Parts: sequence; C-alpha cells; structure tokens
Amino acid sequence: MVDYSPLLENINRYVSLTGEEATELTNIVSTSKVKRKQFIIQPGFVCQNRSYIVKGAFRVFYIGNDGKEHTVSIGVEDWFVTDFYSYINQVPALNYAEALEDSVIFQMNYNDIEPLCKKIHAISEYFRLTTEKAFAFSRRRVISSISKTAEERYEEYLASYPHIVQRIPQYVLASYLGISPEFLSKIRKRKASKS
Amino acid sequence: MVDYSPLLENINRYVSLTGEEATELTNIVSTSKVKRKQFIIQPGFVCQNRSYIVKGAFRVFYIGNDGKEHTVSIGVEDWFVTDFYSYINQVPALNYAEALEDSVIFQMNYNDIEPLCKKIHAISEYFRLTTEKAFAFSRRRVISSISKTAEERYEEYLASYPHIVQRIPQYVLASYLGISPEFLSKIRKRKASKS
DNA sequence: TAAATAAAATGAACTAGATTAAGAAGTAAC
DNA sequence: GTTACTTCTTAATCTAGTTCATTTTATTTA
Repeated sequence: MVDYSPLLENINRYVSLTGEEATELTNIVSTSKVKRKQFIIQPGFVCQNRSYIVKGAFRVFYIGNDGKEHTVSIGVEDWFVTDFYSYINQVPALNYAEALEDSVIFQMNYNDIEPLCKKIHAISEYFRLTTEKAFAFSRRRVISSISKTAEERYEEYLASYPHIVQRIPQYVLASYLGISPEFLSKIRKRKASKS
Repeated sequence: MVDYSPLLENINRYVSLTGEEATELTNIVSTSKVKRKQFIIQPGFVCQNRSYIVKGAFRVFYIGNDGKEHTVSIGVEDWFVTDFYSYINQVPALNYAEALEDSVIFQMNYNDIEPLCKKIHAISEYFRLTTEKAFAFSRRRVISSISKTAEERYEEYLASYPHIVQRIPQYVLASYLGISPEFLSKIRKRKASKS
C-alpha cells in the first residue's frame, strides 16, 4: 500500500479535494524507483509524465550546440520534474531529466491528467495555481539571468536554497547559474577569503 | 458597446464557453485607453489586473541595482501584460509596465477573476492551459539566456518575432536580450555587412 | 521650421567570465 | 589498498560583451 500523503498534502495547500476526488487522482499515480544517474526524460522521446519527487533529487538539463550541459531546473522532495514544453505540447523532448540521487517518484501521465482536469474542477485549479506560481518564479529567474552578475546569482541561490547546494555537485550548480565550473570555483574561493 | 471578440476568440482556442459563461466573463472586463509612455504597473503598487492587449504594444521592465532597465517581457495585440509575481501573490510589484504605443487594453481584476475561476470550470481551464504554455515558453527563454551568445539570442528573436522587432525601439530589445544597446548596434552592423 | 530631445552609431579602453591545461583530491570498483 | 574515474582547484591566456565619451540621425514639440 503506497502512501500518497506527501502529494495529497501538497495539493491540499492549494485546493480541497473530496475523498472520492483524491482517490480518482491517486488511481492514476504510479510509483517508480530511480537509481542515481538514471534518466527519466531523454531527447527524442515525448515527456509523458508530470513526476512528483517523493524522495531524492533530480535535474533537467539540455546539451547545447556548444556541446555543453545546461541545467534548466533542479528539484528535490515535494517538487515536480518535467520537460514542460515537451509535456504540454506532447512533442519530443529536448532535455534530459536525471536523478542526482537514488530517488522515488510519483508519475502521472498526460493522457490521464488532462481528462481529470476536464472532469474535476479542483484538480484543474490545483494545476492552474501551481503553474502560475512556477511561471512567476521562472520570470524571476529570467530577470536574474539578464540583470545580475554570476556572483550575485550564486549568492541568491545560496540564500534561497542552502540545503540544496549541499546536495548537488558543483558543476551542476554552475551549469544552472549559467557559468563555467572553473569560474564558480573562483567565486567560492573569493568569498571564502573574504569572511 | 464594446467588442469583446478578440478576447473571446483567444479563449475559444483553448476551451468552449457557453453564452452565459462568456457574459459572466465580459462583465468583469473593463476597457482602458493607454497613451504611449504611460505606465499601467509601477513598483510599490500591487498589480491588480491581467491586461489583454486589444491594440498597441507594452513592455514590462524593472530597474536593477545597477540602475539599468531590464525588459522582462514585450507584448503586442492578443497578448497579456502582467507583473505575474505581484499579481498572483497580491504583493507590491517590482516592475513597471509601459505602453510602447497608444494602446487599448481589456483589464480583468484579480478579485473578480479568482472567484470566476472557482465558479466556472472552463475559465479555470483556460487560465491553466495558457499559463502552462507561458511557463514552457519562459523556460525556453531561461535556456536561451544561459546557453546562447548575444548574437544567437538576437537571431532567435528576429526569427520568432520579425514583426515585433520593427515596432519596438532598439534599446528595449537590447534590454530584453540582456545586452547593452551599443553591443546590439554592433551585432546589427556585423550582420548587415555579411549579407 | 527650428529648436529640443531622444535614439542609434562608432570607436577606444576595459573587465567579467570562458577556455585551456595541468594537478589535487575525493569516490567507486575491483 | 591500488587502479580508475569523477569532481574540484588553480593559474595563464583569451574574448564576448561592457563602459564611456562623442557624433550622427530620428523624433517630438513648439
């Protein structure tokens, strides 16, 4: 018997589901264990799922024309991992999603979720509200990346997600901040010597 | 008598509203004329509205610690203008939204929209689907800004929005792409001499 | 139509951050 | 515990893009 409470509590922060609605939702959830370094999304394949992280950590990244990895998002417990563009348009993904640790996820398929959103108003509202939040957040990141220096972005991330910084390799953080690992190393050294 | 058809057609691309639902929606819409250079959002004030552009062009920008303007979004007819973070959290905005031309907008207030989303399932779905799309788009922009050169981002914008490039001042585009106006000028010169 | 203002172009000097290459340190695998 | 593999650090060199200062060209306003 799977314990869906982390997901249901997340949902409950935005809307209230009846018992029956909650059951309809958990009926479409499937649980997966994912080993470190394993991919759950790969370029060329359509991203079929919204994946809720029960335990572990993931990153979404893509490989640019320059042949380098660029990390689009990093997620830990109680976050979702998706290649959103691929998911909503149901077209092949451009990104990888990789487990950074041995992880457990709840997966919900596009073909199950969409009808459920049409059917159950509260679930539609849940995804509306959470996506609005994610969108507002994403805009902030755009602002950061066009208006702040590498060091400022690093400070900002450190202040916002101190617990995540501990968990992820430095080259992942660098590729998330949009800088080279060497330069992040330099920033860290600079900071360390200051304090 | 105001003609709401542009907005209703936009909605119709995502969901279908009954006549009554459409009326409930248009009942909360108010129309405004906005002169060029006029602000509809300003830092310190809560962004109360989702504004649909009937005619004209807008940009959302903010002034960084460096004292420079950074353009967060540019919109023309059939787009929405909002400081999303301010709007969904109902906290004071950090951004300006400025009319780039004499414009006409449909404004819908947060305090009217939220109850309507709770009440009318199709309207909730409309905002869910459009925000999902906006979010996917925003993520792509993040990828661009962390992984592409200034010139590549310029080319990309030019290819995607050739009609908008004609309409907006160059310094606005530069601040959207995250580069200095001088450098954009240089890129353009470089391109012109090539072809 | 002139005068005033805003926007764009040009070029020289500068800097944040990339690149390259080599070594050090940590982790995993046998 | 030794070999191999991955991650992190350091330093020298290089470049995309900034800054600053000046001139040219558009656009407003009167």
